Amino acid sequence: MKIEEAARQLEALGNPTRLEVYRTLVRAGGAGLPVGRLQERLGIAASTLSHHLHRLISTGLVTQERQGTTLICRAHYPAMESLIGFLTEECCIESSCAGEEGKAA
Amino acid sequence: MKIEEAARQLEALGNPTRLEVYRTLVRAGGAGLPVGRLQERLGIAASTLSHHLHRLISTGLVTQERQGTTLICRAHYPAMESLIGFLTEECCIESSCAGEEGKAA
DNA sequence: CAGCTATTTCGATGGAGATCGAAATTCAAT
DNA sequence: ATTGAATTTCGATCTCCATCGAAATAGCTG
Repeated sequence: MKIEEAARQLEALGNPTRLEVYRTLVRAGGAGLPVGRLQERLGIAASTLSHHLHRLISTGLVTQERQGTTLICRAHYPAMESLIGFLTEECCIESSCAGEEGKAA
Repeated sequence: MKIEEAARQLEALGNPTRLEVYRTLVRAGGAGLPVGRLQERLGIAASTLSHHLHRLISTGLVTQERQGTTLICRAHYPAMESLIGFLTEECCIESSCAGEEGKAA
C-alpha cells in the first residue's frame, strides 16, 4: 500500500463522527445498515452523514448496495485489513507491535 | 482505548507529512532522530515540522528527549500498539482482520 | 556576557472540512 | 402521472489546518 493511500484512509477514520459510523457498520455485520438507520442512530443531519459516507466510500473502507429506495452500507473489511497491514509493516518495525504479522505468504 | 482518543491518533497519522514523519522515526529505531535531521530529510520548513511534531506528541505517538540544544524524537510504540489493538478489536469484529496471523487461504 | 546553533512561537494566508437546512433527485407503489 | 419515502446535492457558514518566514527562546561554549 502506498503511503498516500494509507494517509487518506487514516484521515477518513480520524474524524470522530466517521469513526463512529465505521464502527457502527462493523457491528452491524454482513447485513449492513441503511443510511437512514445510521442517521437515527448517530443523530446527525442526513446531509452530514452523506458527506461522511462519501469519504469512507472513496477510500474503500465502506461499500453501498441499493435495495429499492434504500442504500445499504457495509464495512469493507479488506481495506481495513490492508491498512492494518501497512501500519504493522511500515510503522512498527522494531517494537513488539509487529507481533506475528509478517509472514503472510 | 476510547474512541475519541483513537480518532485523535488516526487523525494525527492521517496527514501525509505527519505519516512520513512518523514512519521516518520508526525507521530510525531506538536511537531516534533530532528535529533538524528530520527537517533536512523531509525538506519542509522548521516551523511546519515543529507544528506536526506537536500533534504527534500530543497524541502520544512520538516522544522527545533533550540532549543539549538538540531534541531527539522517537516513535512511541506502545501508542501505536494500542491503536492497532483498537482497530482490530473494535473495527474488525467479524472478518479475518482480527489478527489471525497468516492468511488462512 | 556574547555569540552560536537548534528549535519554537508568532502572525499571516490560503484552503479544506464539518455542519446544517432546503431543495432536488431517485425509486417504488398506487 | 402523483404521491411518498430515502437519500443526495446545493449553498452557506464557521472553524480548523498546513504552510511559510521572521522573530524569539533555549542551551552550549568560549
